[in-house]
Amino acid sequence: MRKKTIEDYVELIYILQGKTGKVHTNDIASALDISPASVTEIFQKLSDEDYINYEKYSGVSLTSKGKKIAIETKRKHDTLKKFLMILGITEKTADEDACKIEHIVTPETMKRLTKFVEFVQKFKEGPRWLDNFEYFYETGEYFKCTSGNSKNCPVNEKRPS
Amino acid sequence: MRKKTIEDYVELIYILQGKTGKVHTNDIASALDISPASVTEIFQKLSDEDYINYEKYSGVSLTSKGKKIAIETKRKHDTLKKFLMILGITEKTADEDACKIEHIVTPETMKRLTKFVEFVQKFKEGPRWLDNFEYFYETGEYFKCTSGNSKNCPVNEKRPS
DNA sequence: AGTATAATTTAGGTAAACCTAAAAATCTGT
DNA sequence: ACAGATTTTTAGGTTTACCTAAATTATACT
Repeated sequence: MRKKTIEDYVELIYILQGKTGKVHTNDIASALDISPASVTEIFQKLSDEDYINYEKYSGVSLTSKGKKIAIETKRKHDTLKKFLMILGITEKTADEDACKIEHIVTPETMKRLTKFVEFVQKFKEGPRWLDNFEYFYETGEYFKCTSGNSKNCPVNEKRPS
Repeated sequence: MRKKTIEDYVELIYILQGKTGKVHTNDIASALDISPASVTEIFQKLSDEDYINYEKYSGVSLTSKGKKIAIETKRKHDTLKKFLMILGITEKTADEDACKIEHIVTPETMKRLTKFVEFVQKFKEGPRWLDNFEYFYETGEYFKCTSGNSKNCPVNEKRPS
C-alpha cells in the first residue's frame, strides 16, 4: 500500500473511532464516498500490514503501529491547517490543503512550520507584521507610515544586529 | 490521465526543451529514472489529450495547451520554493516540497503565498521578524531585548491601529 | 552504403485503488 | 425466534502508471 493510503485511512479511523475504538466498513465508505467493498479490501490490506485489528463483520480498531501513524498524521494536519490560517487562508481551504500536504511534506519543512506556528502563537493578538501583510494583501500597499507610527513602519525599521 | 501526471510531464518537457523545443524519450526516462517504454506510453496519452505534438521516433514539443499548463505549474513551483526558503528551509528541501505541493495546492492558498513572497521580498535584507523567527527556531527564545534595541523587540511592539 | 549501436516503440504484464453485482452474515422488530 | 432489512464480504472487472523483453527505426562510423 502507498504511504498516502495508509495515512489517510488510519487517520480517518482514528477520527471516527468512538469510545469503543471500533470503526465499521460503512463509516469509512460514507465518509469517503466510496463503495463498502473497497473499504473491505483496504481493511484486509491494512490488517495484513498490521495497522489495524480486523475480524470479518466486526469492525476494526487501530494497532499501536496504526495509532502512532494516525496521531502523527493528525498532528501534521492540525499544524498545517493552523499555519495556513495564520497566513489568512479560510478554515475550509486550510483544511483542504492540509489534508493533501500532510502526506507529502518533508520532516524538515514540517519542523520549520511547527516552530513558525509556535513563534506566531506567542503573540496574544498576532504579530504586527501579519496585520501589515493583511493590509498588503488587500491593498497592494504597505501600511501607511505617519508621524504617529513611523517607528512601527516596516520599511523604516532597522534589523537587529 | 491524472492532473499530477499531466503537470509533472508537461513541466519537465518545458524545462528540458532546448532551443529546438524538442524533447526525446530518453531525456524524460533518465530524468525521472523510469523506462523509456513508459515514457512512450505517456507521450501517446499526452498527445491524445493535446498537450504535446508527438510523432514516432522524433521527440515531442508542447502544444499551446501544454505550454500554458507547464508555465503555470512552473510558476507555482518557483513561488512555493521561494516561500519555503523565506521560512528558512534549505534549497534542496524547498525544491523537493515544492515539487509535490505544486500539484495539490488550492488556488486560494497559492494566491496568498504568492502575495506573501511579494510582501517579504520588498524588504531589501528581509524583514526583521524573520530574523526573530530564525533566532526563535535556533534557541527557542525571542530575540533578547536590551536598552539598545528595545524599540525593535517584537513583544514590546504596538500593533497598528 | 552497409552494418553495428543506440534510441524508440510494441506487446504483454503487474500492483494499487477503485468499481458492480451477488452472496453471506448480522441485526431488528414483533 | 425468525423473516426482512441492512451490512459486509466475495468475485470478478477497470484504469493508471509503471515494468521487461523483443521488435523496429534511426544514427553513426568506416
